[in-house]
Amino acid sequence: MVRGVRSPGSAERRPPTITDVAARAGVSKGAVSFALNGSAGVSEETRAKIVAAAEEIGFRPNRAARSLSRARTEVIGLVLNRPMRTLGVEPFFGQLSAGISTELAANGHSLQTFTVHSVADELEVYRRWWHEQRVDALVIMDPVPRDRRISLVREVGMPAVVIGAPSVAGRLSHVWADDAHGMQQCLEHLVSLGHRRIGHVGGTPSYAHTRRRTAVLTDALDAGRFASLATVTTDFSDTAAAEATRELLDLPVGDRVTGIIYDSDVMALAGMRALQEAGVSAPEQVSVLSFDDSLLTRLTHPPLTALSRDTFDFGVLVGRAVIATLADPEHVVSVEAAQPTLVVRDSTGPAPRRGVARRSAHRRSGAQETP
Amino acid sequence: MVRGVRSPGSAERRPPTITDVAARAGVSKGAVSFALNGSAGVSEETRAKIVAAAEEIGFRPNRAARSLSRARTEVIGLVLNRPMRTLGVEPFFGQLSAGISTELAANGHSLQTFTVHSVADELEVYRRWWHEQRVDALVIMDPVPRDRRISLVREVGMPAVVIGAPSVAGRLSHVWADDAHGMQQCLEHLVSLGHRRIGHVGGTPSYAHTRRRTAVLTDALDAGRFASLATVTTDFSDTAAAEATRELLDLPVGDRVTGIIYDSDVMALAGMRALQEAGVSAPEQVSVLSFDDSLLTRLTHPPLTALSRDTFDFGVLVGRAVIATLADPEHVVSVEAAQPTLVVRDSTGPAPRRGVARRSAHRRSGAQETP
DNA sequence: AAGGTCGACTAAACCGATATAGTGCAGAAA
DNA sequence: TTTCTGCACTATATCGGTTTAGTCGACCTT
Repeated sequence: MVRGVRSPGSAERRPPTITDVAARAGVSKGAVSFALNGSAGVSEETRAKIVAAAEEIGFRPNRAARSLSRARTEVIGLVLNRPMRTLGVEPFFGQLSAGISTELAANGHSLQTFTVHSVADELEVYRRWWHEQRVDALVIMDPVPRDRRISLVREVGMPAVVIGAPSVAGRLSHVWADDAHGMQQCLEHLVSLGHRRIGHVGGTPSYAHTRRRTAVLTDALDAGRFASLATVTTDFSDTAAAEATRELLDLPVGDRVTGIIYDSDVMALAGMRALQEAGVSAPEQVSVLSFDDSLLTRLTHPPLTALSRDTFDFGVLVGRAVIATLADPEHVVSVEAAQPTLVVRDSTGPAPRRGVARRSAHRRSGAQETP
Repeated sequence: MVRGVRSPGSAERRPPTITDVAARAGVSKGAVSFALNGSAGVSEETRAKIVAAAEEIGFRPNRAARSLSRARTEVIGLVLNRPMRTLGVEPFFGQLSAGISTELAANGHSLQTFTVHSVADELEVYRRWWHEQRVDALVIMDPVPRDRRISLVREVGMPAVVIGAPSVAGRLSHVWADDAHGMQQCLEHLVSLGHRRIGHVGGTPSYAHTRRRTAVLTDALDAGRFASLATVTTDFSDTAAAEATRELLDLPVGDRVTGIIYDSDVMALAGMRALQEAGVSAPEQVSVLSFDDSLLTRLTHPPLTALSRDTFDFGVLVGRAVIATLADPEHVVSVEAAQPTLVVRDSTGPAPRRGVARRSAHRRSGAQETP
């Protein structure tokens, strides 16, 4: 018996299919497909009719069906290989992936991310994704020389974009920032403030970009731009950075550094804390400089001088490179991001006249010295 | 002309399909499907033969094809609605999503995330994902009372898991942490140290968990557990937190707080910096407590006392709830996570004898007072 | 008027899986 | 011996799209 109440089951249980649209518009499935994809084969009149019908019932093509027949998923994969502990603290990654997926979304694609803790796992994920045809392309981060991931990708013919310099991209499309130039700026800043003994807390030594950064410093040292260099590499973790900082503070007096460059913001933060605990003040006794900028660098006291690059924008460039590579897999896209700029805040200042005495009580704030 | 060199095109161009496996094992497609999915219909002998053939050619079922015929994608969606600026700095989200996707991966599912900047966008993403059948289920964060997302999800009948208390989950499956209990601990800690005037820098006021936390404090105030409470709500941003901190410092002397509870670690960091800039030292003049623990709380000086919950594990619970909900959509799963524990570090200490003078020069470090 | 071309559309094949209906064949029951 | 039951397997329909091969009528040509 029909009642005067609204049907309780009025909710749309199953999303409408192309067949529903076809029925509603009184045409065939094929016509709907042509109309909605802008292909030839339907008159403008019926196209409008079909579009209207589709909108009325809220039709959206089923991804699986579309992927199956088109043999592309419009999904791009990105694997993050990071130690568990640091996970999610690196602002870099959040910004980057937001930038990538924003650009991809604008082109009807989406980003699939996955976190692993070893290279072997990462390779396995790549293989699985490829065999399952889960992604159309990959974004490869932190390349190393003779990277196994790059070999794999080339072997199976997967489209990919490498975040790294041309030299390590292995003839794959790539997007990179000129780390050398950035490091130059950091160095110039310290040198112009009179610093002659410089410390560098680097990242993972195998990473190509870590090597590039270090090379800039050693080259400048060789060229006599400053007196001494102490480089310590780490695994990008906070604990390693703190330990590295303590090592730098423990150097013999003659080599004691007056300025430290950290390869990431998290490491710079950890370093700042290690300095404070050792009773060393920044920038009075040691100047601190971060190679990455983010909210974090503004949350310390004093706020950190940092090399600022728009990571979100960088992600957008990566997304764009992916789209271009998919459009023409033969063409190797090479994009260099805008030069980073050094944002001078309060953690860097003039070099103190003498070396820093560890755990010293006497502050010599604002000491001036001509370079 | 055939040369004696290895074929350059030896790379596997297209992943093998079920048909390839069938051909290799000398059986039909159906038999392969049965064998590989553990269904009845093949003898153990042929099953072994088929499994061997599949492994030999490295067969993995095409996701799109499987999704289409099974009408499930084995993908779970999670939309993050955060302001651009904070993006990627909240360690909470990275840990959470890693936990979720780890648990999902163990069950053959994967997590798809997307970042938006408004509720409207978030709803639109949900609608699109559902209509495109891109995800099997959703994870909904930061519920508010009468949440539009929850209405939508129930309306179209999408399986979902809410991260939030039963009261706001709207009869959907949910995983929650007892914020009330955590806040109790924070409060007890401060009260036991002799603090009588307490400040609270809360998160987004519309969020249900923000309300719960605040309610605990007002209830305790009404019960006479301490003398005065100053609550400021924010949008979880660092700038809002800094501003809120300054407001608390500007209170008239009689109401001036001696302990501040921050609803997130990023806010606590921003607050610490605001205190330092105002010349207020922690914990001597003001004790600082963070409701979230992460690497960040250990990167400040002094390290922050914080309410520690294993966010990765929390994510695992969420993943498990999703799997359970998919297995039986009728059954509402309700999971309460383990109680958080208060990790006492150096940012909290005994309450000073008198109110804090703003920008005061005289430090009264280590002042003792009996509660 | 017969044949040819073109536009607009339909019918049907196809993508690669899963799931159901059907087919032999062996052994058990009548 | 005949019929029935069950097992192991094959053939085929199906998911919801895209795409190719046809179909049909209108208009053009000569």
